Amino acid sequence: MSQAPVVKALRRADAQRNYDLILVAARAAIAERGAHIVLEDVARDAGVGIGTLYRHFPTRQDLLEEAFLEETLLLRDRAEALVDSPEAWEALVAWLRLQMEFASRGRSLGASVMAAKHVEGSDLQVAYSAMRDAGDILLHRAQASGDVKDDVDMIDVLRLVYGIVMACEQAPEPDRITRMFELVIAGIRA
Amino acid sequence: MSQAPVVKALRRADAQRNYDLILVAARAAIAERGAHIVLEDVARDAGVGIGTLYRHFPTRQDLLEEAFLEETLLLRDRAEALVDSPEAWEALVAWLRLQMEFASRGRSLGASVMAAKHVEGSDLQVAYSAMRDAGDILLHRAQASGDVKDDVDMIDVLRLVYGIVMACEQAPEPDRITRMFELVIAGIRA
DNA sequence: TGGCAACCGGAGGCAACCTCCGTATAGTAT
DNA sequence: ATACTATACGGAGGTTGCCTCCGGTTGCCA
Repeated sequence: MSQAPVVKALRRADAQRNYDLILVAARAAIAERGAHIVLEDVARDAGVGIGTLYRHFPTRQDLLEEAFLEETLLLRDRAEALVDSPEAWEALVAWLRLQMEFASRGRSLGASVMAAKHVEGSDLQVAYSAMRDAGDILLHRAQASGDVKDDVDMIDVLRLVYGIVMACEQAPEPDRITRMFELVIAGIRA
Repeated sequence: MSQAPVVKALRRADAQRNYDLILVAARAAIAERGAHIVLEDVARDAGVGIGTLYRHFPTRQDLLEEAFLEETLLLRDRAEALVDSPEAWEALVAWLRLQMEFASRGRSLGASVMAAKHVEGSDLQVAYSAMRDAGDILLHRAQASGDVKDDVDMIDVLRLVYGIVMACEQAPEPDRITRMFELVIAGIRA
C-alpha cells in the first residue's frame, strides 16, 4: 500500500539526507500551524541553510506539493480499499469524509494545492489524478446502485469538500463543518 | 435603497476627499485584479501618500471592509426586495445566485471577508448581519412553503456559496461553478 | 490674517521571499 | 591512502510589500 521515500534522481548521500530532513520539518510545521509556514523556519528546524532548502525545492509550491504527495497517495489507497465494501454509498461517503479531514489538516493549503493540481506533469498532479480516478470508481459504483445522481462529477464534489474547509478556515466549528458536509452529501444523492 | 458615501465623523474637507479617492481606487483595483491589491499602488492611483492611506485605513482589513460595505448593503436591499416575490423558493435561489456573483467579483477576498465578519462591532459585521437577517427571511419563507429543509442554516448556505468561489479561484470555469451551485441548492431542498 | 488642530507624505524599519557565490565534502579514480 | 572534482552547503544580501513615525503643510475658525 504505502511507498518508500521519494528519490528523484541519483543524489549524494548528504543531499538526500537534507532533502528528507526538510520534508519532515515541513510536514511537522504544516500539521502544527497550517500551510502559512515560513520557509526560513523550516530550514532552521531541519538544521539546514535556507539555500539548501531552495536548492531542493525551488519554489514554495514545490515543497508543499512534495509534503502532500504522501497523503495523496494514501487517499488513493483508501479509495482502492473501499472498492471492496459491499455498501457503495457508505463507502463513498466515508472516503469523502477522509478527504475533508485531509483538507482540514492542511488548512490554508487549499488554494495552493488547488493551483498545483493543474501543473501538468507534476508529481502531485499525477498522484492527484490517480487518487481521483480511484475515487471515481467509488462514485460510479454509488451511481450504478442508484444512490447518487448520474450527472455528478467527482471534481465538483471534491472541490465542494475543499470549499467547505476553506470557507470555515477562519473560525473552524466542527459541527458547522459537519452540517455543511451533510448538505453536500444530500446534494449529490439521487 | 442605496446610501450616501459613508462619513465616519467630522473630517476636514481634504481628509474626506482623500478618503473617497482611496476607496474609489481600491474598488477599481479589486475589480480588476482581485483582493491581492498592493496598498502602495492603491495610494499612488488615488494620488495620495501611503501614510495617508494608512491613517484612514489602519489595517488592510479596514480598507477591504469599507470597500465591500456598499455591496453588502446592496445585497441586503436585494433580499428585502425579493421578500415580496410570490415564489419563495425562486426568490431564495435568485438571491443566493447574487451572493455568488458578489463573491466572484471579489475573488481572493473570501478569506478576508470571512475573517472580518467576526470582528464584533465593525461596520461590515453590522452590515453583514443585516444582510444575513434579510436573507434569513427568504430562507424561512422557503422553509414555510416546504421547499427547504427545516434544519438548514443561512450561515452554512452562505459559506457553501463562498466556498465554491474559493475552491474554484485558481481555475474559474463558469459551468463548473454553476454545477456546484446547483448541487448545493439540491442539498438544501426538502 | 493669525494660529492651531488636523492632515499630508515619504523615508525607513521589518518580515518573508529568493538568489548568488565562495566554501566544504562525498564519491571516485589512482 | 591521496588527490581530484562534481556536487552540495549555507548565509549574506537584494527585493518586495506591509506598516509606522514625525517633520512639514494646510483647512478652518476667530
